[in-house]
Amino acid sequence: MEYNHREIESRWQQKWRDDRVYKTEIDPSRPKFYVLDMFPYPSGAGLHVGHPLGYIASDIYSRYKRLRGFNVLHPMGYDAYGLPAEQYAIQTGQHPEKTTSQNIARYREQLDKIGFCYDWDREVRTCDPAFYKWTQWAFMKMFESYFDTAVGKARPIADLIAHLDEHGTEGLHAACSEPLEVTAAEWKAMDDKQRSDLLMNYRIAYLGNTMVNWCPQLGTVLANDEVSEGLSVRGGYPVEQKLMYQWCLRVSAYAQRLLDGLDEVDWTDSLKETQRNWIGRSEGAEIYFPIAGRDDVELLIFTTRADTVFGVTFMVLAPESEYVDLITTPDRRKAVDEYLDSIKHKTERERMIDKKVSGVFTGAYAVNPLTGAEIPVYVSDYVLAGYGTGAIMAVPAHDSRDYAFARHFDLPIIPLIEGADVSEESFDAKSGKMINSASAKLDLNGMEVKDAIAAAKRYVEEAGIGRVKVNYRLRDAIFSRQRYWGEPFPVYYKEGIPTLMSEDKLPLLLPEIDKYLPTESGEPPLGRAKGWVTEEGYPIELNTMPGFAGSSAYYLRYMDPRNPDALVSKEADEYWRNVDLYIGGTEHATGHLIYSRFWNKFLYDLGYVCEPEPFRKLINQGMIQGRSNFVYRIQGTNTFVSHGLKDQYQVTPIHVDVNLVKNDILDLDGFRAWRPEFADAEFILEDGRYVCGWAVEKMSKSMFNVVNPDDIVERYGADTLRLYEMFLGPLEQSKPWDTNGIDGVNRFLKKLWALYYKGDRCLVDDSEPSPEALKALHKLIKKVTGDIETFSYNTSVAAFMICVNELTQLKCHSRAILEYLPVVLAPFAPHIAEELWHSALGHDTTINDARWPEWDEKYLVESTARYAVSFNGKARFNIEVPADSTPDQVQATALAHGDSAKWLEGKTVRKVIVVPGKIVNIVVG
RNA sequence: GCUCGAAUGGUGGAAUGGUAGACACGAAAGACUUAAAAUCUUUUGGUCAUUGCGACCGUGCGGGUUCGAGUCCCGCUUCGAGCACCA
Repeated sequence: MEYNHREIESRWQQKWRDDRVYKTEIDPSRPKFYVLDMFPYPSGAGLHVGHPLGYIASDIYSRYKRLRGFNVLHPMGYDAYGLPAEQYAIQTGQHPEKTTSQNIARYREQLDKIGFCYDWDREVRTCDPAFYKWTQWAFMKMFESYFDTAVGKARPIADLIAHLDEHGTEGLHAACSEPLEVTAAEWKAMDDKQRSDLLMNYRIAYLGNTMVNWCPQLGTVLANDEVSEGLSVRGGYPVEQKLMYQWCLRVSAYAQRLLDGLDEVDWTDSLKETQRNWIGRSEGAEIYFPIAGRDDVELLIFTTRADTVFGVTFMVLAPESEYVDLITTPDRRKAVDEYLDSIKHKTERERMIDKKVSGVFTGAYAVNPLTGAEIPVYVSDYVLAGYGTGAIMAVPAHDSRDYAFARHFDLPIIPLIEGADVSEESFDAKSGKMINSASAKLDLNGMEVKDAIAAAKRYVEEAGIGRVKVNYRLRDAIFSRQRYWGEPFPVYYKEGIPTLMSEDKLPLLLPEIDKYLPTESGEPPLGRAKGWVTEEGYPIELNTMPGFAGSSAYYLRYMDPRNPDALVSKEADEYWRNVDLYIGGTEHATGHLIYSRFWNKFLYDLGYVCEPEPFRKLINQGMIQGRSNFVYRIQGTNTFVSHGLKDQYQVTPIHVDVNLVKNDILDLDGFRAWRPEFADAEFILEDGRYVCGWAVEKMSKSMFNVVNPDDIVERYGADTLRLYEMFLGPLEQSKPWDTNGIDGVNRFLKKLWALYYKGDRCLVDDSEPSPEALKALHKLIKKVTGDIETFSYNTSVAAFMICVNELTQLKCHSRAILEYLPVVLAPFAPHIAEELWHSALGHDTTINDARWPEWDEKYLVESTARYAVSFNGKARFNIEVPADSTPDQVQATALAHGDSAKWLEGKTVRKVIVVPGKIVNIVVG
């Protein structure tokens, strides 16, 4: 029989499914290994060939680890809540659940065809009540917790209440929205509503008035990572800043631990760097600046350059700063209000695009705490309200933004660093010697900037004019979405007080509604739900949770997916612990991967999970881009000219469906049939063929460059697809999908088959393998073993090809060799490996039960060895000798060579040291 | 602007500091075939030479370390990614 991929692959996929070959259970007798893919959002378009890249890579690793004797957890599921299904629902009235489950069915069908070894019994869907019960549960735990900054971890809110009862806020170390001072007596005197409001200031999941990214077109709030350059990531609609009362998660409390945790995980430097940027730790100082003529108000500013206090020539407040109202003088009130008004009408995007300097003087003067100089206080939108204290000291000589502002308003610029030329631009570098920086209180002159910063900070603390402070760019996550298709909050409002439902009410099911739109009064879609009240008649929260809620702990649920009593049992958690290998795209670097780590750390603090980091090793697979093809229409005609001849005509390039093109050669009849307007197309050919042009673009329908994996599987088989995707290039690199080379991989599988079968005749025999064949085999085992550990899958595929070519040349059909090939190939091309294992070699178990072979160096001996020859330890030249040379022979060759090169002329050889395979050291005198 | 990464044939890409270009695609020539497809064999970095041979040049640019550099160091150029009025 010939290699028939259709028959082989469907048969084995059926067998794996029927026998539950990949079902995984806890097994303390074997070491565990947890391999996870970032689960997909099941979109209506289905999978394209780019999606399986990471899945194939993780599948290879999983199968390899199994063959190595590990108990491998390799699950798959769906991130099923999301905006596209909801928008489709708005357009069609169809319940998003319906489209979602249809899409999931389609995804499953496509995934199955590729032959993955997932344990499908562990599948999860974020929109499944049995799953989102635990999303809601985690939210409740966060509501009932606060972050103790003294011990740096989450604690039950009851502990905080106990502290308030006893001491008020005195001695309380808790992450909060704003610092409060309350005595125990005041706390006790509060009514329920006041207490609730006060506790909100500390809860990890809290309701707060925060500036949010509001997207009017989507009708919802977005998280920072869902906004890029003032536009929504999904849809690209403008986003504006708006003050809203929203659920938030106090992610910022975990900023330092999220930063420190990066040292514990095995991720790429670039990804860690992206997270460090996003967390944005900066060390600096907060300093008080008194206001001249006022003793009721002082400006508190944050700076990383405490050393530049002597160069402060003005102060700037963010437009939203509370200070603005407090210090604006009556005569400037009108001008300030006008300025604030003009800012308000601008969206975030307009503010960003508009780089023009703008601002207004408040009329107030601040006093420099070191020099006593009085300096004007301005308001400007280049200062952000949400970072630091919303107020800055401006040092135009050494900050480019302050410099631009100073130039515009003609304010003085005092250079503080020797040799800095500030006539054209500011000198922002943190290096050089300080000048102009001395007063009776502090003298920094002559110091290096680094030392000056430290000295200034020390002074600020000692003199009590401020404090050393670390700021983070990372903000709390906004957790409310004004949408339907998400997890409902298990919260109701009792006399206006947000109150948790009891745990036995979980899961709180998403109610049915008539339309998936906001209500007429502007409430979120859940405002349409009938009977959306508790048994006592209290209204239930109308917002739903954001997309990242369901994806933040799904990796834990896979460990124990059907447990009705816990997110994950102690037993399952302590066995599977955390993800050993996580594969997914970089696009989640600042979203999912931050939120998951936060979520995990929170659960860790409460003792529900045993590992502080969820993902031990993380690989980012590259994006597969589209490779578009073009035909060239001669202008004003319906004649198309081949790529090589197009320069002779006036042509318009037109995208052509890549499925009509093979190796850049156009299928002419297919093209004519493609669209009515091309039915009577004429062609100018070169060498009898029409050659298309090509370009690398994003894979998308509009470019006609989407390649469906089903088509590849149908034509070449899943094994070819798997091998080819790996062969395309390094896993982590982005690369265009290019079908041009796929024949080579397919040919390899046919050649492999031909080692075992000629027609129907099985060629495997019991002959003694030749040394060459043994060498080819052991070279392969060694190479592939090393490659899998380093994810160099592309070179592994090449190694398979070399080995099979060598065995073919040697006409080797020895069982002693062929026995091992399917085992090392199984991770990459499991179907053909199973078939050969079973049919050609006669094993009656699946290859899953085989053991990974070890290579033996003795078969790999090279014929020549290279030595570097050195004189008195300094290497001079190289020699090559037969590999089996004795040290004496090596020595003789080295001396002869050295003699002829005149290195030994007039010298006495005292000693010769031969290091096997490396170096010959000749000691001369 | 800051941070990280990359640059090797016509193409995708290989090379623990040790023969650069593995493997594959594409291309060229040949075998088989009525023909095509499939398959097989050979050639394929450049230049010059050539029907025995070879020679020189070659890993973005300029330096350096080394007996020896695609690989390590310094300085650039270009491209990609992330962050960005974050004080």
